[in-house]
Amino acid sequence: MSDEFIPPRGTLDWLPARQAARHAMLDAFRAICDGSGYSEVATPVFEEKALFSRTAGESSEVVGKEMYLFEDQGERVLALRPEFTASLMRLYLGNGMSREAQPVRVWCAGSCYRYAAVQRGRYREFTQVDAEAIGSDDPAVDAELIALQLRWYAALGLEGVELRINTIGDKGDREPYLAVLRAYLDAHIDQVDDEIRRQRDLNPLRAFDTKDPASQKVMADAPKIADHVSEAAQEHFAAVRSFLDARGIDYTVDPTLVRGLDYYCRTTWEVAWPELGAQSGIGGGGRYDGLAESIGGPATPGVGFASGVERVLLALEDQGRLPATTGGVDAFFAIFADAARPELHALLDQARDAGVRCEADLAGRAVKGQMKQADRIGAAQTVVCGDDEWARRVCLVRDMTSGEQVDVPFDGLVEFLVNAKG
RNA sequence: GUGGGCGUAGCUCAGCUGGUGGUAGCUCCUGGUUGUGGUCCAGGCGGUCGUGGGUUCGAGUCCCAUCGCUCACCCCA
Repeated sequence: MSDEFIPPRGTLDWLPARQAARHAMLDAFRAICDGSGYSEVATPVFEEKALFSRTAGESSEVVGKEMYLFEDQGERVLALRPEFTASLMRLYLGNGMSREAQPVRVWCAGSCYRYAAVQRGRYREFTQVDAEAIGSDDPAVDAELIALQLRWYAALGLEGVELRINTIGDKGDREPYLAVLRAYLDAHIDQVDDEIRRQRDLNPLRAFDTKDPASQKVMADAPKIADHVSEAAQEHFAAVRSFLDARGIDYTVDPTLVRGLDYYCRTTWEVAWPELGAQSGIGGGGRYDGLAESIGGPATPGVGFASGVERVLLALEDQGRLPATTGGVDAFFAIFADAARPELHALLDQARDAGVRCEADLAGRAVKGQMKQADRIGAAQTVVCGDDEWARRVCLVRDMTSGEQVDVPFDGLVEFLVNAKG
């Protein structure tokens, strides 16, 4: 309570139960990616600030005010990564991966950092899983990634997730559309709230996300970007949908779905679990065909998604579907003869080497307390050694289910425990 | 960054219009069973009432500030 140090705001300690659940979630993601031809990579937790500001765009909140920035002793301006996509594109471009068979499909998982107001499901240090396919503009790749993301949720047992998709066209479609949208906003400027007026110049697309009822009414009739995209982009979107339809994936086409990072184009999507409240978005992604050029690379198509592990974990907890922790031990050593402890702890390690999961009392418990502890941790066998057994160089091994007890000599103990384990 | 709610034992929580911190539940430890778990019974450990000020004869209770959690705005994973 009044401890001197507490974790920094927006960070989490991971206690055994939740850490085990998180680990199981990442294992599931790894298995699904492996099975789909995605290879794991890792990138630094910090990068040059410009990598993020150039790709995500200065107008995005993430870059504008949420990045953790610092300068190192070499006066380099660095940022803790707010997301993975830019780093993965940098990795692709900087390691000659454009010469490999395309598309290059990678995934990673790790901590990201954003300085935002802390809320349930929104932390300043949070964990993302991310998968990207770089080097193909095939709509089948967009659909493959959406399917991959949904397969993860399904594997975790998460129910009730909702997929929304949209197309926001190509870069060339953006400015003409934004001009149309601004003209519409200007025509209704007295009916929308201040926030929309403030965003009018820099990020007018955000107007679609408004929660203000009057503004929502106005935006319902606003020109939608999907109606102002190139024919090629429309065809691409139709193809993506056909790949989703053939898989039987449920989705809603949401013409107002706009994502917050500037590099997106064409397909965008979001997956939500609505009961999570304000932070209901558990993952999202999209295509980013212009991203490579923004960091000095050749034109390279790409598509990918990220999903927030903490949010998915919260959803699983709410649904009572936390991955079970692998508890239980095979044997507990209850040693009442102090003189026997060194030799028996050595035997205990030999048993561990043989694959028997075991522990001994380390709290100075009395006999009853040690038995209770053996029961509490779910030990299948309890190895008892008191003065009598020590003198005879045997242990009394108690089967905790049947209650049967047998003497086992020290030199046969490991073998006995291995056999008892089955 | 802006509002609302909440901070009492390791956990879950009582505590009324200010008047001695709870035989509270769970957990933990010990004993009943001189060396044997799960059930039961008994006992025990455990609190600067988030923190710092203020009002008052007296503050867990009222006021201010601060930190944390939480809900919403915002943003997004």
